[in-house]
Amino acid sequence: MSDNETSRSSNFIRQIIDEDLKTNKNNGRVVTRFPPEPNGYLHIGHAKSICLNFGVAQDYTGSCHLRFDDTNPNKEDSEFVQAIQDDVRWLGFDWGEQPYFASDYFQQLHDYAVQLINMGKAYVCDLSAEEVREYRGTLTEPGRNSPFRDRRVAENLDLFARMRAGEFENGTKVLRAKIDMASPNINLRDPTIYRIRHGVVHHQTGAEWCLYPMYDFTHCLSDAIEGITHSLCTLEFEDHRPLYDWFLDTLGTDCHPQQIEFSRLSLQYTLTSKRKLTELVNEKLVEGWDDPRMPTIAGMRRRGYPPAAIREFCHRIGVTKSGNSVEMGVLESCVRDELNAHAERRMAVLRPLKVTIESYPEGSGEMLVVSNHPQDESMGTREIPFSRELYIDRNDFLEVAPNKKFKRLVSGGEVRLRNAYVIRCDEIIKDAAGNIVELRCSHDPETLGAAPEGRKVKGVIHWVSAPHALTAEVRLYDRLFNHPAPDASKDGKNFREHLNLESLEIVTTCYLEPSLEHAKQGKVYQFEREGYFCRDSHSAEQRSLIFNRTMTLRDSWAKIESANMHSGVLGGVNKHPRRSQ
RNA sequence: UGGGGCGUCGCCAAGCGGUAAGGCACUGGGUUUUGAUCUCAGUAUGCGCAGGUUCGAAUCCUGCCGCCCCAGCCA
Repeated sequence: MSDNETSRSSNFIRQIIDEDLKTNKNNGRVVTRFPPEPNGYLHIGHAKSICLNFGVAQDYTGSCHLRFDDTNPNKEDSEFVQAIQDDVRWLGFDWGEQPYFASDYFQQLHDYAVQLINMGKAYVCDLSAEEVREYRGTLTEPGRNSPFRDRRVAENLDLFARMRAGEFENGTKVLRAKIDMASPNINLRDPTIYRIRHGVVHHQTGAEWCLYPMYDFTHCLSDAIEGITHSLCTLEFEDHRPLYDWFLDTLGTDCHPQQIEFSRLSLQYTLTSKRKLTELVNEKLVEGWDDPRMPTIAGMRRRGYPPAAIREFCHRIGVTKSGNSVEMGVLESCVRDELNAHAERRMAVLRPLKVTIESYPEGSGEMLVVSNHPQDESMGTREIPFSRELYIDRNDFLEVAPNKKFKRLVSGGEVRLRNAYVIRCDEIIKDAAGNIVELRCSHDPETLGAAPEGRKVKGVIHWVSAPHALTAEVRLYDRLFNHPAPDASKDGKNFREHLNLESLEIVTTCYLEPSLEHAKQGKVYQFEREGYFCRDSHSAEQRSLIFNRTMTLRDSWAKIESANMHSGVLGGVNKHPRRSQ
């Protein structure tokens, strides 16, 4: 991580920490934690939390624990435990010696529960789930005490021991904290802290327990056990803070971390709901958790987003308590900035149109030395073959220029071949149906690395040498949803109805310059004038060459063009206008 | 209509009583063998609304309005 990436952001949480440090509140220590439940893959919303928690720890020379909040074995899986670690590491963060697991504390948690019972602050309740709900009251009416609320301590102790011993069926009994059934805060109306779960194998503890603690009880105590100083979570837990404090105060733990809430990220045109992302995966609406269209960290990795771009994004959006809805453009800008600076340039033709340079001697060719980055010499050079037969992109040729601004190749016109010669289109070859199948051109041999004499050629287009070209499949991605808030649209539609059916376009016959033959999976290149692409990390081994488009280039021409189309100034020139994702 | 939050430019977001930072987006100019990059300039007499306190208010007070979250044996 670069230096300028750290130590610069400030937000209300850092202000609180600054104040705590000033008053020596935790003896100058800063310990945070990132506590995912291993029931799915991490997404961009988690990235915000990861950057916040690990970033704070880094900048205050503290530490950040990666702790799995694994108290619900019904939904969790070790596949997720592994994936989460891979993702956090890839994002660039280090959790030190080992990850933590809430399940490591099951025995301690159990003992704390017994302590609560002994204090008369918890009781075993025989009400069914439905009865518990009825007794809880509503938002505007207080709840009623459970008939089991006043069981004697000895009886509670006995019952709880037998719950643990497996004597009772699922759902027949729970352990509840005895707080206040009339509290205006529903979370304080004797919340359940332990439930019975027979017959599930926990990914960490196996079949050791048939009793599992609930989040509110587990989280604060896990934080206290680990000596966390600042427990950062999202806004929906604000109502739970009194409970967080109640358990720690009641049990008198030595350590009492401070819970601070911030608003969760909402990114337009996508989802950050783990439940819904799971649905997309399980119902095969996408290829998997790492589908390049997914807002998951694994998906963005496969797509080619650099980790530094994601960190920069998290920095740019900030941390506050206000509701937000961040535009995709911010993420895209971060990805482009990072890739523009670090991606090597290459040439690739996505929609090939054959070009023959008739003035170029038949059977000959030459190697041109071109730079890998126009602004960064340290990235070196490479050689690309030039020959008599080339491919250019169909979108770079038009028989007649639609307007004075068009500066690509037209019949009888000239254009610069990027890194090579200026050519002129002399003849158009069409098939029986009238489709253009080839261009016959001539080149100006004096224009290699030199401006043409006596005229100016404005356009520059990319190309590849036909006999040397590599054939590849290219996958073009667009946004997964066509509604800015697929999750919360007011039109009554389910988020699945907002899926963009054109989010993936596969172009099967693309031609690449030869240097791309051994492109490493995941390394992102800029295909000049097309965008950023990386070799797919799944299929690169078994299939030939498959590239994912990470991101388009900013395209002010497409913008002008679509504006013109809407105002009727010119017809459709580009059948495939570039669109940012 | 209970409780907890939030409202500063199209979207994020600084600001913490001294006269509205910055980023993204957008618009216009320059450079350019990527219509990319880079670069210059422009964009809130206004901070949800209405009162009040003050020499001075986005910042303090009062009252409204709007939006979000909470009734899992999920986290």
